[in-house]
Amino acid sequence: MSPTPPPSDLHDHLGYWLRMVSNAVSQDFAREIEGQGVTVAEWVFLRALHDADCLAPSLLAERMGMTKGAISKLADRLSEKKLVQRAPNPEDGRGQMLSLTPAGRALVPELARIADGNDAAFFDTLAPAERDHLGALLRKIARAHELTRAPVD
Amino acid sequence: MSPTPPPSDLHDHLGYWLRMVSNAVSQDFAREIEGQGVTVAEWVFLRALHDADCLAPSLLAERMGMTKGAISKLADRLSEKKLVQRAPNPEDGRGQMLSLTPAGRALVPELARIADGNDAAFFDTLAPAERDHLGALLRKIARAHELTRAPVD
DNA sequence: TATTGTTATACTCTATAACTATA
DNA sequence: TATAGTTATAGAGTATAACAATA
Repeated sequence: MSPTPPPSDLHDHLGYWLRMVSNAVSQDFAREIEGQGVTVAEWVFLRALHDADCLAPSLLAERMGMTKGAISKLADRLSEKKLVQRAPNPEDGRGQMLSLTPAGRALVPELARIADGNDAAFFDTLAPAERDHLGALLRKIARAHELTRAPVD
Repeated sequence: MSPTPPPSDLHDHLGYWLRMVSNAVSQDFAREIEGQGVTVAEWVFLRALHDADCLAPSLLAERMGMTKGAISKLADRLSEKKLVQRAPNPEDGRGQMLSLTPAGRALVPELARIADGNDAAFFDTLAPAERDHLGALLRKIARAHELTRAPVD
């Protein structure tokens, strides 16, 4: 009888390298914005609110690919930090409208600058054409699998 | 006075696309191996032991980029599942030697097959040359930043 | 009855540090 | 004392589901 073939090498998987690089980028970024008192999930939350002006928690949950329970907890934390405020929805007594406080609005460009710097520092080892190619490949995969959620972790 | 420029778009960051695709790959994989009763961290743990035959927890912690406390908890869970066994290190009364049980050894190729299938399903939207290029770009970044830890989350 | 948002519970991973036993 | 491993604690994320108020 033939012996069991050895399992494939971890390093053969594109998913392995993707995760290794992605985790390193995210962890570096998380460490940097920690100095601003926010987590990556909170940054995505603030960034989404910045674009939308005001947003119902349920819509935000959908955009961030999180449950409404998770959004509720995030909103609690960001309210305590005075970066986000809740207002009742005048058209629906059950609903809310989330928006940035002035402090929250002021913080977003600061965090965006950190994100820019982090991205540049990490990918400057690639030539511009290589960076473009990497982006195109990743977007092609995202499109093929209909990935739309803003990644949080 | 000039108005504050709008913060850069999230989608401009390579790190954003990297995280989106990487999270999707990992979450799909996590869901699949859940059926085998293990998490991604446990899979990496089992895979490392499979290569090494037997390994001290401290070495495993270093390879996986986890603390010894985290390794200890993982080893607890995998022992309960009868996939890993602890043995005293005869040369050092403080140390241990971790190894796979027969059940653990039998499970690794099964998980490796799932990993293969997951990787293939996710990246088959790319042409072979594109897959090679993506891998080369990711390894180039990993090399430049001296990333060596097997990513776990 | 269905929906919005809150809350409770539980599990995984992470980080720090106190602790035990051995070297 | 230093090191190997365990344990406790705490925080962040994820998921499910029970719950209150409103539609």
